Amino acid sequence: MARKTGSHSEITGPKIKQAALELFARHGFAAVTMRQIAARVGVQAGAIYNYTPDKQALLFDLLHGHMADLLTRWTEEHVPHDPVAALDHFVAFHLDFHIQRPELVFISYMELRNLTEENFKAIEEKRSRYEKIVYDMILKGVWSGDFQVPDAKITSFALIAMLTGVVDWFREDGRLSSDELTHQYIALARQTLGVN
Amino acid sequence: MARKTGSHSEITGPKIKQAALELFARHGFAAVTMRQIAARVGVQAGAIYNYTPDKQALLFDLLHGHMADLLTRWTEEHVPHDPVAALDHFVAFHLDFHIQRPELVFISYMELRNLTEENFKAIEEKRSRYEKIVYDMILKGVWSGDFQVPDAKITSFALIAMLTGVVDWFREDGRLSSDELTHQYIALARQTLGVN
DNA sequence: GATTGATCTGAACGCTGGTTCAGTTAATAT
DNA sequence: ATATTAACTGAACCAGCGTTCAGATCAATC
Repeated sequence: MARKTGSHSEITGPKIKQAALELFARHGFAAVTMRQIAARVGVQAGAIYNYTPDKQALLFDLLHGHMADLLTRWTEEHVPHDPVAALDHFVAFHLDFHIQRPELVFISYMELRNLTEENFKAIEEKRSRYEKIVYDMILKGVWSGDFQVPDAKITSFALIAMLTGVVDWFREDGRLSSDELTHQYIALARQTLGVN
Repeated sequence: MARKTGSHSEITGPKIKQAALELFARHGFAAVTMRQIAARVGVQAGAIYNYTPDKQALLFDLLHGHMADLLTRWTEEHVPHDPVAALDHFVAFHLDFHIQRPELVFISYMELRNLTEENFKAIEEKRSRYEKIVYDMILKGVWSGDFQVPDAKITSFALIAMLTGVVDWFREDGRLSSDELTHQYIALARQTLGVN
């Protein structure tokens, strides 16, 4: 080896991912060109292919990394046994995680159609795993009598939609701090789940 | 006039809009070609330009028509004065309207980025008008003491997100009929708004 | 300071995109 | 029958696409 392995690639690689993320989020996957991504990194389009086999892989890596990250982090959380405390914990976790990466959340919903079938299935599987976590959490609260909901499955979808929808309007420099936001949504989520 | 005005255009025009809608929803605006739309209508690509100045206008007409339709229909509704009854009425209206046009709902959220700035503003203005309707409805219930919410503005966003999210998973031939769905969501919405 | 190989350039490849338009078709009016 | 014209075809235009690759560059090694 003449040059330390990845001497520049350690910089350029992440820069490409970041540039792709920002551009995909702003203009949409299909509307973004490899040359635009390259220009943002300060490199020619051909250089990108040292880091990714093609444009599709660029998208998939972003989405897959996002879902893997979400699941891993939830695994690392210490979730209380009490259903209401667990709900509060989940709301805080979900809001915090999603607010910190609005672009990833956006393209993870938006660009699923632009994945190949195989890649789509891989993402879908992880998404289902996460939805099951929420569903199970709600079921536990219903069994214990802490929650009262019309339908656990519907409620799990409604809760996720309600929480994730925050990224559409929340701004760090807006009227609410993220702490206030979390408190408001904990109260709202409790009401939605019919906590006494 | 030698030929009755619009003898074919009365058929081809709507067909183009419908084909564009379906294809935009499935593959995304940027990924759909004029030739694909034309093929679906059974016509050559050039013929589309008898009905629309360009691809952008095709998208804008769909989104603008959708929002105009939404606002017009709500105006035509007879909304009860009682805040809780008004909420129930709104939930039923919103679900019904959105479930009936999942593709339009989808692209109205998805393809905003592909509008020119001018066209975007026109849609945004209508969207704000609708959000204000919900916000005002919640405020009235808060003033009357029928609703108890942590924050009226947040709750209005959360309610809309929760309801609109339904189009992501609801299927006419699924576990729930649209009537059952409506009843479940009316109950859920009441809980979310803290109805006693 | 010569060698090496990871990194990048710059130009090219074949292809497809939106859009245009001269010309064809066919339904109506006279 | 003929004239008229809305509706459409089919081919072309050119800009831009993702991707490839021979060669240039240059930091680390010997």
